[in-house]
Amino acid sequence: MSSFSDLEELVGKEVTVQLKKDMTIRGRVHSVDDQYLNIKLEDTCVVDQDEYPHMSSKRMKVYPGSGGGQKWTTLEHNGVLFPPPYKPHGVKMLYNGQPVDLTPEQEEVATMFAVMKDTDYAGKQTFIDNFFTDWRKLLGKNHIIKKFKLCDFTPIYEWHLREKEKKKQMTTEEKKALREEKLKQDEKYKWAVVDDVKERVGNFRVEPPGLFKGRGEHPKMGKLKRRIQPSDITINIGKGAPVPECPIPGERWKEVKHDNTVTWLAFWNDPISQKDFKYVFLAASSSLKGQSDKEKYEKSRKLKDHIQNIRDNYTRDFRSKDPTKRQIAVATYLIDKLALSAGNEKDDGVADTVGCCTLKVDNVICIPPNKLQFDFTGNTVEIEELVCKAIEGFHAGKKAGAALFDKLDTTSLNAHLNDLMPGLTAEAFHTYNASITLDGILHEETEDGTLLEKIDVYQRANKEMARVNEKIDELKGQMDELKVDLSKAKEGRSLGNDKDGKPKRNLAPEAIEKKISALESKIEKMEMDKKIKEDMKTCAHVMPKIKYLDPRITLAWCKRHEVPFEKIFNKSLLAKYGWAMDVDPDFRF
DNA sequence: ATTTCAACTTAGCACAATGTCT
DNA sequence: AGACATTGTGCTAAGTTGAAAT
Repeated sequence: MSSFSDLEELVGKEVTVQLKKDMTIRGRVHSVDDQYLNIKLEDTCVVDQDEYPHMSSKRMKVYPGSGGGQKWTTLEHNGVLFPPPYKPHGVKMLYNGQPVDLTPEQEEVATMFAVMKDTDYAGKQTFIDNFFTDWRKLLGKNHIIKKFKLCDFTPIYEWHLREKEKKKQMTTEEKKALREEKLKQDEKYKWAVVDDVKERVGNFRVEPPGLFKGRGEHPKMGKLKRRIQPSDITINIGKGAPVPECPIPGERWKEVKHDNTVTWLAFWNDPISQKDFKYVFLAASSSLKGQSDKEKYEKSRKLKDHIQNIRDNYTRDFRSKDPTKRQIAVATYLIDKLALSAGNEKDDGVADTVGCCTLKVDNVICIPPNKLQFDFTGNTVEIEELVCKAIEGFHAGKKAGAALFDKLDTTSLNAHLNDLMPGLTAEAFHTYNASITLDGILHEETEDGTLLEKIDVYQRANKEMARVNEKIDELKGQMDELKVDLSKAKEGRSLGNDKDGKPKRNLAPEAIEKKISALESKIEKMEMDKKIKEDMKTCAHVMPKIKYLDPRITLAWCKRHEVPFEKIFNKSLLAKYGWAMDVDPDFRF
């Protein structure tokens, strides 16, 4: 069972469905109910009522692509590739000015920290504290290193710079040799054979040890992510297939499973968050991934038949008397119109980000009659007046930090979405809106072959915008500095030091004024440039959402206009979209 | 009914590869 | 050829969600 479009063909046919690892049922497909197969079971077929209490033993609903299903029949692969063991460099760091002896293990972690000197992390207290705590565990109680303040990692940092330089200085041949060496090593792990088809493996490399780099103000940043051993890793492989040999002598895998209801080839527990898993999956080009990608788009296409109804409904409920209904209506609207994510509750101990259900009253500011401002992005968006009113209402009587949607969580929101259309999720809205827009654009402007060229131009323009803005900001910064200099110079004071700490040349006020006017005209020119570019970004906003665009829309366009696929998609996207290549030229999303 | 788990998918960054200009 | 800009790729953190466990 693969995609929904195939389901109709199954009506009346005998099917065998694997529900979970060691449990299959057999029966005749009675009908197709939206995404479900209604299967009339054989008389001999008994469904364990304990395991499936909601299903009668005569009929069964099966949702393809979700829990009910075998993912493969045979699976062969070679396991995972471990990072090479640590090679000590022997460069001594200083403590209180004195060189210190470190064991290779201790040196490894010191080096992890040392090489991060020129990143933002190196200056963050949380990062330093977490690193130092974990490192001291390795140093032991009686080690002379006690205070971070007395540590000087520069000798190691400088060694790292020298190594980097050495690498840069390598000849093209040397670099090529190194690359080929690596390729040769990877070859063994790169492939898996799934149901007799050779498929690429995605991430066969085990994550190397390092200091945890969480995004945002992550409380665990800097903690030591320890080295993963074979005894940490669970392998999943076909029953008859040879179990990959453990590459480290004297060690063995934690466990070997033969579970064909999942797609992972291996996993280990994340050392930073023991309850989380790190999986090894097949690459995006594999048919398993392609299938689920296709299902995602098919689900979103279904939204087309429901969207009018859904929008009518939530628009009506903006003024509902029932506050829960009102919140659901507004939440659905935000997801639909602003592509807001669902927003799950998160554990303590991770950086805070927001989605729809985790919005706090202080995250959004209403600007009547029809604008909304988000504090985390600073963006202001236009919304419907009724929504603005409703959100104002949700604010009423709540303290800062209170949930905006107090009657809502992801579970109830998802349940509601499921009522609107089986299988509907927040993400489906994003996919639907992005894809239907692109579909519209590509069918609208067909007079000449320049449309995609336009898109290309737009895309470039969009990226350039960001840079122009940065440049303008930078110039303005320089301007401020010059103005300060000017006033100092006029008073005959010294200009002080520049940002590298070197003293500035003391210039005459006239010279500074000249500089300022030059800068002024430069900024002016840039602003002009920006304006021109702004005019061009009409349809640019669709392209960056590549993950939400059904590739069949673009591929069908290519076929209609005789544009080679390679012009539009790069190599990896072409591989990823293999499942969509045979699309009908007249395909409509 | 509510919480937790397991399995995926997506996001976002850093660096490598490639392209373009001088 | 070297410098700079752009694009591609790999890596891994983070978000989502159906199902299982309380």
